[in-house]
Amino acid sequence: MLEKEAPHLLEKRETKERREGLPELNNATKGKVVLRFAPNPNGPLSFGHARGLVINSTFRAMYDGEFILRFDDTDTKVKPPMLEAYAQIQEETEWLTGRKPDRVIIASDRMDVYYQRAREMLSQEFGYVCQCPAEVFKEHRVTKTECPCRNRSTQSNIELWEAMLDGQFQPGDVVVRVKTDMTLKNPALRDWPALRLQDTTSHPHPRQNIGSKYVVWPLLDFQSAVEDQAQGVTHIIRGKDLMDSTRKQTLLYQHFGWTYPETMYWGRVKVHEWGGFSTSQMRKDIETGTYGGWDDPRLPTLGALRERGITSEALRGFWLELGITQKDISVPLATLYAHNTKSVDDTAPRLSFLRNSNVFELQGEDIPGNLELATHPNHPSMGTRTWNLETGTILLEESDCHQNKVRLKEFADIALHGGIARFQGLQRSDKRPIVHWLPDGCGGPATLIETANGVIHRTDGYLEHHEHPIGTIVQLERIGYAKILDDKTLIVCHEAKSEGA
RNA sequence: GCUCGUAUAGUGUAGUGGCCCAUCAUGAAGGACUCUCAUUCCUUCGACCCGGGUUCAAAUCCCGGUACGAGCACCA
Repeated sequence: MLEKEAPHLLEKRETKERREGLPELNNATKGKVVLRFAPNPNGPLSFGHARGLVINSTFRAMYDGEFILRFDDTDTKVKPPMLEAYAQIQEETEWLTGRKPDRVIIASDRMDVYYQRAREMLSQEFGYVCQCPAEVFKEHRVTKTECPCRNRSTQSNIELWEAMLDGQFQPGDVVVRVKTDMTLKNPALRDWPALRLQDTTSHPHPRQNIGSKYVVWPLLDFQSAVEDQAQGVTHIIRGKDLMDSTRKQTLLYQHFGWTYPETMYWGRVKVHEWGGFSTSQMRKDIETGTYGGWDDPRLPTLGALRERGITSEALRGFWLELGITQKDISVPLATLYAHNTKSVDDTAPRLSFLRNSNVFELQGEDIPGNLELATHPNHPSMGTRTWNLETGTILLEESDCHQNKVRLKEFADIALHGGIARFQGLQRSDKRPIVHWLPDGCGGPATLIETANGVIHRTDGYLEHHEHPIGTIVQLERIGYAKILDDKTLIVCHEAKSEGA
């Protein structure tokens, strides 16, 4: 009896173990999973985009599948694409996921595919050209009534379609709709628009070979649905704001006789310290000079985070930990910083940096000529740095100079009097505070950049000499992690905790 | 208004009827280690939205309420 139950209990016990990482995908076969992430290249990637990249690319790895990066650049007016973003997004994707996407698709290169499907839709009578003004159709949608255009003949639909392509209409005059059902419970799904006109003469597409070539453009729901089918996408994981997109697209798939991919959604994420940022708004603020550029450290772009020393590993850990719940959440940056500390501490060389340094003359007997310090306290293999004491003068941070007795870290006890630092022996003799310091001549002027509450602060100071290459993330002792931007500038990785937040 | 979705510690997250007086992380507080206010380690704090129902048994299923979010664009 007990033996009978034992295996059962054991099995159950295992399922209760805390799940590590992402959950399983429904209907997924190893080697046959195709995922995609489809940003609009109207600017470089931001923090939020990282979620789509991390989640989708991690599933790709889990199932040994394929990952597609797709540029949904089908709006030239409301969210005009930015030419430089195409290359930048690809580069950032590779940085973040550690791998090139298996395929890169640009929607504006695929217009013939969308046109072909639109034509099929019209000739197979599950789409129609609608000439109702937006306001009028809205009325139909609300009252669940069909608009007169809905019963147009196939012949007439095709003719109007040709006229659209031919430029015989103005944007706003005409649109191609998917025939669903005007009595559908969900108003969002009622005869939704699939393609519309754009004035690409006054708003040309920034890609040279596209420019003003097309006036008829697919809308997201149509373009995305058709492209997912064309690429054989098996699983779509995206924000839950696109849940109705799934429903719209499923209706389209039914018309075409296709099977819609498996879908999963994540909720909205807000970061306490950032509020709402939109790519369009950032673009404006950069143009007006509010921000210095896309990698301005105050901005939540991937470029900015990377620039100030947030590693791709930390970003991955952060998003994987949030997973794919549909809950709307608000997270503090401290969570991201905790991941970053983990990813960075083990390899960050230690350096001394003095903000507002004061000079003291070091006096006393038996003072050694130089000093050897570990580059990293836990890793002797990272080598040592040597400080020469022969100038006889040392520097301390101003804020550490108000005490009479301090211990110079890794060196000696001293007593401070006026401009004199009296050497009191190498041994630590009491519990006096330990401060970081530098011998004069062992460093040079440098600036530390830090952002706090949306303001950039620059602190001039005295930085220990080093030979770490630009881009190295170091730890400034007693200050925090910082990234080397050039030979005289560093930027703080994790902004200080803001009080009262 | 209509439609859809979500509700577990301060913040995130695990948990799909008994292993749960609930997991892990982060945070806060305390401590150990350390010649950094770093790292590492230990301890403590702290939660199943509310009300009904089903059941021997509910965080887990059902109904209602409440709260929050999203969609209803010729944006993505």
